Amino acid sequence: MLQIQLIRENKEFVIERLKVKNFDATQIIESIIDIDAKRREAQINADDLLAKLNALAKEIGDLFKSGKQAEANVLKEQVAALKIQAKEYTDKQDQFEKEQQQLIVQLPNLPHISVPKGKSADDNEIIFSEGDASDMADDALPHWELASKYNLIDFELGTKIAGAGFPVYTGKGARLQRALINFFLDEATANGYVEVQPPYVVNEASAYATGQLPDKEGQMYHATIDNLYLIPTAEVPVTNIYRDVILKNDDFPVKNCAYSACFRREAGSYGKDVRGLNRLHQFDKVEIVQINRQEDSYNTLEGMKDYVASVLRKLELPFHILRLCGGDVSFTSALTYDLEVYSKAQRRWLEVSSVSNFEAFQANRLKLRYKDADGKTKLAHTLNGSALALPRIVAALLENNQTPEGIRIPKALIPYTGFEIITL
RNA sequence: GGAGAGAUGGCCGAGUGGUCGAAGGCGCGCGCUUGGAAAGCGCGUAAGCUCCUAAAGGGCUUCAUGGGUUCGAACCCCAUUCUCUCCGCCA
Repeated sequence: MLQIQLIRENKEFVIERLKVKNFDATQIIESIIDIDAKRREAQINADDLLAKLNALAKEIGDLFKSGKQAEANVLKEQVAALKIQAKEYTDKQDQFEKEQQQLIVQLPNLPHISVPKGKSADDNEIIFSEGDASDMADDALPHWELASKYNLIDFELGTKIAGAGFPVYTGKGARLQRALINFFLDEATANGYVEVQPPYVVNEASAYATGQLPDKEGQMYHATIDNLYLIPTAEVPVTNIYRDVILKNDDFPVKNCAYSACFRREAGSYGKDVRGLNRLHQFDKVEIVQINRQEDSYNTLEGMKDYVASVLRKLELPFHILRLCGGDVSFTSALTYDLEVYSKAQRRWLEVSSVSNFEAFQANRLKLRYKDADGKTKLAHTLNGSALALPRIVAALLENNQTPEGIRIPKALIPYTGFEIITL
């Protein structure tokens, strides 16, 4: 959520920046500023009347105490009329506040100055590439065929138990999952991230604070009896640790990592995008979250991006890094890097991580603040990224490492799997 | 699931109709003291909105949340949420 002062004081700037996200904010912002003026006017009137009422109440109390009942009763008459007036203004104030809030939440975050213009994923900027992203021979198998050939994943069994998109990992497939989770957590911990194990369900307040509600309600599984939502990512519970918190200036940087299962309804997905492990309703992910001072957040973002790249390097996967264009960067993000690995049998790039700086956009809803060196209270900047999401990593590992002898495990992972190769 | 108790500032905790944005303590900050530290002493220490060009200062709101009673509510009434204790069930 953008801050009202920013909108009020830099109207043209906000409109210009949002054009990069292909969002025409002119109308909404005009309305917001109009309502803002009315809201403040109502508050001035309401505050004035309430101040009078408070003073009268005090006076009446004093009169009663000194036994001047008659005079007190005269004042009581005055109070009645003032109360009605005051109520009028406070109601107006509440109403305008709500209207204003409703409009402000429709505005996306301002994109960072480095975000390229563009309409869709095709306009994203490739800023870095590494590794051999050549295609495999035509007879190379896609991961879903490898998974069944080597008995690693049973998609049909998952369909029987829960439904499509809920795979069952078996034997070395299950072991590979566990190995990756532990490997990712160990890497993150070695890089200073403090591990947390959050709940896999969140209440309404938490889902609202990180922006899943109200707009993405249909994307989450909802346990209606208890009004809890299954988390679509560990970002939600982990970030909510810091809801309504005022950090000290020397608490920074806050670094957390968390493994969780992630649940997404993915309503409306279809075709080759959902084949095999490409898109699931339940998947595993290690998430990294950082909170930092406003002036430090872009250094932090670079560090997180480089960290994720270092993990992909250890897995010996070819990858590239995209700077998302205005049309592809998410509603809440100011700047996002996507990291994609090349899956050589499918012959396509798969997004395995998205690293974003939300600046103060999330913090404003979270009410996550800090006292800076001068003792001033400011909104903190929040950042997060996947490090990493498992399914597409597994897809690329299986496809890229297939050999006539079996599927080779990258060196860094062998201590975790306990085997070097997956054979028939 | 049944019965009971409770929710107050960063934390503990007092407060049952006005003198309460809230005693006292802890913590934190600044200063005095000290060779240095600890102890001790003194002062300060909530957030949001708003008025004011800014600072200084003022006003309003906030004692779980939402309503109500009253001239006046942390305190009385109603509803909701959450927490704890005991019983039951249970990994």
